[in-house]
Amino acid sequence: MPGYAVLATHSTAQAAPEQGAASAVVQLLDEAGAAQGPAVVLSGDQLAGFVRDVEARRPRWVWARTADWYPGLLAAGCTVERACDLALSRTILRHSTAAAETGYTVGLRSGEADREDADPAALPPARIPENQDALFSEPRDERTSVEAVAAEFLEQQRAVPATPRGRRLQLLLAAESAGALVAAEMRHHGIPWRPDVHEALLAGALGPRVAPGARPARLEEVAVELRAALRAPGLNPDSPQELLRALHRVGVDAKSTGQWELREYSHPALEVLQRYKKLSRLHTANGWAWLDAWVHDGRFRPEYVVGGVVTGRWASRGGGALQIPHTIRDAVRPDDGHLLVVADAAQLEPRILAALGRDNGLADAARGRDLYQGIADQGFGGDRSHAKIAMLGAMYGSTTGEAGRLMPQLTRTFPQAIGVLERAARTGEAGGVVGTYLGRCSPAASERWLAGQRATSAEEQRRADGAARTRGRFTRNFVVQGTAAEWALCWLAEIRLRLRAARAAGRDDGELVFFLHDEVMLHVPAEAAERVSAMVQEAAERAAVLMFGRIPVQFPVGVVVVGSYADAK
DNA sequence: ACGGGCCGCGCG
DNA sequence: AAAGCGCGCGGCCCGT
Repeated sequence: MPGYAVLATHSTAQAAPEQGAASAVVQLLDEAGAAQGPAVVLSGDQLAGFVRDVEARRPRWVWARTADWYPGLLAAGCTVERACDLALSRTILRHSTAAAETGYTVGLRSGEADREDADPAALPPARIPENQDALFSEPRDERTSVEAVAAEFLEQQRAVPATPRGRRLQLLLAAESAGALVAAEMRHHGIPWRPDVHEALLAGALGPRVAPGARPARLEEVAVELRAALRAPGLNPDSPQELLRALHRVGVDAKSTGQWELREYSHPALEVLQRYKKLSRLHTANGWAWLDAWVHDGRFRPEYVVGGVVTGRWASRGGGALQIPHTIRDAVRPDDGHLLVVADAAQLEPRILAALGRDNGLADAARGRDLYQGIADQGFGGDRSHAKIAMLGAMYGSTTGEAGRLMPQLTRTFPQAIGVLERAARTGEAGGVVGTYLGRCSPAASERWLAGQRATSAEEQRRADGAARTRGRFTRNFVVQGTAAEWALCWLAEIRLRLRAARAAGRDDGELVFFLHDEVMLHVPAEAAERVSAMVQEAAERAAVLMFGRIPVQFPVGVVVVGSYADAK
């Protein structure tokens, strides 16, 4: 019974099956990390079949990058239950203060390792190719051999101490790797997208389709209207500079053409400009060109970048997957006989803050579905909008305006929770590192930043103080955003486990197809929708217990079953 | 002609 | 109501 199955491109101990052929090597390890038999050398077309056979024994797969191996396996119809992504784990461990005493991070954490020009010899297996094609054409670098991958895995295991902090870090590593599997699977399945609905929507707003580079009829009409309203016949409305000059000429003395600033001014042209910008945005960001580039065979398959944000949130590459505007969400439609289950965590970050601060008052406020009303009832005389401004301002580090004025009131009402934020801010301002609940750490202050803090002149001091406050706002937000991202990873992993369990029991409960920070979408057979809705709720409860144990903070999830993503909110 | 930086706006 | 956090992307702008 193998504990682990290590997958790599080659072995330093064995020759490839034939020169130049795509190949892979699998080495089974027992629970203690000892090799079980010799490594198995496979040609590319043997790989998926072999993985499927080994998967029946439920090992934990260990590979350099999930994104290098799993898409190919999925394409061959093969899924795995559990895997360890060494690159993602390495990034977390390298910055972790919990792993700092164990040796794994020695010589890696003092800012050196983060620089591109750092000595590569000082790093663990580096230069892992971006994708499988590159892998097979790479020279057989011994740092990507199955022996090296196994060695790094064991080294990473040893880097996690057997302490409460270490166990949380272990959970983070597991959740991050599970996330990598989910990301590959979501891309494989794709978001169901109806090009006909999208095109109808574009035609309705912009007019008939035009060639790339041309301005659609409706957009050109608004441009003509705008030029008239600004009395600027030659105006290119896409040029912020020309626009600003034209605005100045009609008495709008704004410093930029951003909508938040123009809101302060009153002029008949501003409404026209607003309409132009909305239409232009639709055309350039999510118009016909976008549809051609990103939607194929009725699916939008964005690439998710797990851990792409320092806080642990995902990023995406291609198609702006995490910015699908509400205006085009109607094009997201389930296949025949299917429905979309869309779930989002209600006011996740303040609830996370309540958990971080073990703040019973805030936990009480979070009891109901509407946390901000709860806060309002406890400390703001029932004024929900004040409560929301104050809480968001506290988490983002707002000091001015209404949010600033409301802060003392918030601090008096929830001293434990606000204390967490203030401590994180002070640490960041002083150049220190903060960590999430599970132990993802913020980046260390750069040499450049530290040098800036050693100010001499008054002007330099002013800039240094500004830089310190900026960093403080980042670390303040990091603990909340990062811990929320951890909760979301656990939620995803729990959902995935339940979908696999259903499948193993002979049920089709559908697939995860989209994830957006605190929101998930599943594409499910219609008859499964109610069952899956309940499952997603249960997974959320389980995620909270997994992370925080039994605490009095609730993490309610809003779930809707819809026939169009536009109906989800 | 190319590309890095900035602006502006979409999402949470 | 305020403009405080984290991103990606398309277009413009300007240096090379």
